[in-house]
Amino acid sequence: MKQELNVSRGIKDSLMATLRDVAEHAGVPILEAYHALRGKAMADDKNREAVIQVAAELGYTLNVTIKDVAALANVSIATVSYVLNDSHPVSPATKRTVLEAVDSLDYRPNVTARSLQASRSRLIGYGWHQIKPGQSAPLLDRFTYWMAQAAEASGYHVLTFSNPDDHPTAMYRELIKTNRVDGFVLAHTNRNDARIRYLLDAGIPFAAFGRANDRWRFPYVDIDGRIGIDLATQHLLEMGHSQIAIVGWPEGSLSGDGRMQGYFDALDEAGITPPREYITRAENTSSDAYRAAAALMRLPSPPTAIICVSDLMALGVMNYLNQQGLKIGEDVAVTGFDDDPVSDLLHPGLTTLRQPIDQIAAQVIDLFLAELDGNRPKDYQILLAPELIVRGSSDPRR
Amino acid sequence: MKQELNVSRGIKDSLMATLRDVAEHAGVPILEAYHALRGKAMADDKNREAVIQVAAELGYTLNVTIKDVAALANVSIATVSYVLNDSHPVSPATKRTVLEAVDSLDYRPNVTARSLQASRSRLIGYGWHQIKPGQSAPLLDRFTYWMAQAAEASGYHVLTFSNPDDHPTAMYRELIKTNRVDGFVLAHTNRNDARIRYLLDAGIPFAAFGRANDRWRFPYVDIDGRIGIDLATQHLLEMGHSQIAIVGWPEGSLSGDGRMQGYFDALDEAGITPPREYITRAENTSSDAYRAAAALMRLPSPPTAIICVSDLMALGVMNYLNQQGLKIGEDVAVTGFDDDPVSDLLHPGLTTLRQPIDQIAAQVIDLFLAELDGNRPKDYQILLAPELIVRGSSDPRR
DNA sequence: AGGCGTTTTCACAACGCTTTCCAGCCTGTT
DNA sequence: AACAGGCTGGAAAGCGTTGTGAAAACGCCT
Repeated sequence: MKQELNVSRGIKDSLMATLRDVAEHAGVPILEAYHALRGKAMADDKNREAVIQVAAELGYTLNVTIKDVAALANVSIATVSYVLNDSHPVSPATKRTVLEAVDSLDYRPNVTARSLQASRSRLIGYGWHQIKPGQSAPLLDRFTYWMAQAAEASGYHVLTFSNPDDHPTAMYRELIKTNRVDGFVLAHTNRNDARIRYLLDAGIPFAAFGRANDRWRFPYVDIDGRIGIDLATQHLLEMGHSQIAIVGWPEGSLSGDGRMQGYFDALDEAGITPPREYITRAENTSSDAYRAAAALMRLPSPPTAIICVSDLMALGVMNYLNQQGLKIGEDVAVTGFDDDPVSDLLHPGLTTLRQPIDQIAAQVIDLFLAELDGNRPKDYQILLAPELIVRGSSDPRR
Repeated sequence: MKQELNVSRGIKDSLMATLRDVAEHAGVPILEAYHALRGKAMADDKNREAVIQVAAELGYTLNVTIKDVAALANVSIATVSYVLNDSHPVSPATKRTVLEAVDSLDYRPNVTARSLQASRSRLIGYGWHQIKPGQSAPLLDRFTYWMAQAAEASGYHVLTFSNPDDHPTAMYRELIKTNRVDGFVLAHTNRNDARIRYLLDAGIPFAAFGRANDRWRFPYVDIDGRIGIDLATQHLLEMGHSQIAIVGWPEGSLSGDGRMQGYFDALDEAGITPPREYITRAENTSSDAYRAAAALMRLPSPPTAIICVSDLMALGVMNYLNQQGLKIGEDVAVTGFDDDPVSDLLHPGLTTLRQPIDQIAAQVIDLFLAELDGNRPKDYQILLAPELIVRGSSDPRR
């Protein structure tokens, strides 16, 4: 079968079918069609154009290459490349001819070939952090979406991979060594993040959504939790509360400590010193926060407002208050952090701090691309302020 | 500066630094080091090995290529390729030598070069569907995570891109034409999905999570909503309910109609004919479902159980019941669909149907890879049964 | 030692692009 | 008329693989 065409060696089957079709329509031998489409030397150059036209009309994209464009425009492939990349002066006339050929063939450069030649894949790796079934991380999920969008604006794409908690750097190593990606975006970082240590050591370009320890200098964008909780606390003060408690995270996490600080700052500013019992800490789960709320409300002088450092915890607190028959927003105010989508669906809605996740993603990508080019801007560690979203849980009028 | 090395043309700056370092440590001229590392002809072959060793010890990965491996193992690059791909017989002795060289250099093939040669990128495109700020789609987000994981098991990776609602096929076209991806995985399909029409027309390989209309034959995995709601209804019957209402979606959507059918099937089986007023329809939002619940509960003979075809709607229904001071799970039972992460955090927890999203993702990837290879299995349209998760909203004992 | 069939290995083209270097060509100047 | 110098375009090398066709090595028999 294949022997009917002595160039068939190396030609893929799908191509053969196409070829047969085009050759028939153009009224030339298959071999002629192949040569025409592939830009090889031909007896009659008129046939070439005819074949190419026919193929285009039939909608056979057939892996149009730079060669085909060159042949149709009657220039060398170098010239086509010059025009496409604006990398070398080309006369206006030639440029027009080339552009027309590109257009009529609907040519698109093969990114793989480009990558090989440039040793740049224009791919950014992003490792999903492991999530237990039943859990979710809506914020990070939205982050990846916006990141993809921002990357595309600069001609990059995001390659996602799953990143096991054990051996957290393996995939990063592999993706770089095989030239799959040009670098990485990290999220969900921690103070002594093994990935950051590795990337820093190996000199691999990356940017992060989130901070680590102060010794490591790398580009990141993060939310200023201090300002966030400060805003929430001020808001509660303005609503007339003076007995304000907080449910924070265990001491030692960067963002956790920052958020707590905002609480102290705001109260300090208002000249209030909260009783020691109002300052509670719990793991970042709904049920732990539930227990923290129970402890708070059993105090001789219970708070009239409870600040939580995450929406998840606020949910636990609200569950407890509901259970006790207390009216959220009237008897006790509650605030969260993150603007989890569910915050707006609850009843009453949860007052919270919205992370401008689209901006965060865009800035992380910007930082990453700068890093890739080797020119780190002066401000490569960015803190963004969250936005206070007031809902019924702290303001009964809403 | 650069002139100190007359091969410097075309050598990247970062490489130069490395080179200088290695040459110094190995005690050879820079040019010598370069030739050694790049596998070019050299005066003294002993130097070559020494240089390579030194470079490896210093941790300079320096883009180790198949050439370097060949040089170290003293075989041709073809032989190395044979060993690595097991694509051609190689004597055990040579194989060992090659493998040792690969090991000592910690060589990994360049995927870009492989892609170019094979015209296969081993990348699967996945378009994020546009999401309005404040909304979320936790199920699809989890889907992408599991999909990435499944793809990796077969040596593929997932490239995510943002897919605007206007001109929904543009990015698909672009990614295929530029050879970025080998095909696509779709999710969030609809009956007359423009993307599916395009991909089918263009003959581009893909597999979907979700169905379209019956005329189109393409590989997909979907949840059997009929069985799901059937299960939920049976569960409510077992709990002693006989006045069971449903809040469905507007007529016309494939999955919506299927889910409704499960309700009728189960009641039919039990010999119950629900009153016409118990069958309500609303858009898939919390607030629309809230109104539907209000209408139901104002009936002369209100239901004692309300089935919702999504968790989002169940949340709206629960909000209404809460508001009215009705005890969820005791006065009125509620069920949802999807097992949104929040279902387990509510109070009481929401009885719902869990989509085995990890399995769905794995099967979609399997279907896609089969499609790529051109061998579609007999069962290329798969319906998976969801799992009933019983919580307090339908069973007060929980 | 020569011949022959069977492994095993190698040189080289090809994949599609970018980029360097160089050769014409055209002006304008001497 | 000769020639310097600026423009424009082309030939070819190279990016790191894989696969083909052919040569080399090997073993066995006469």
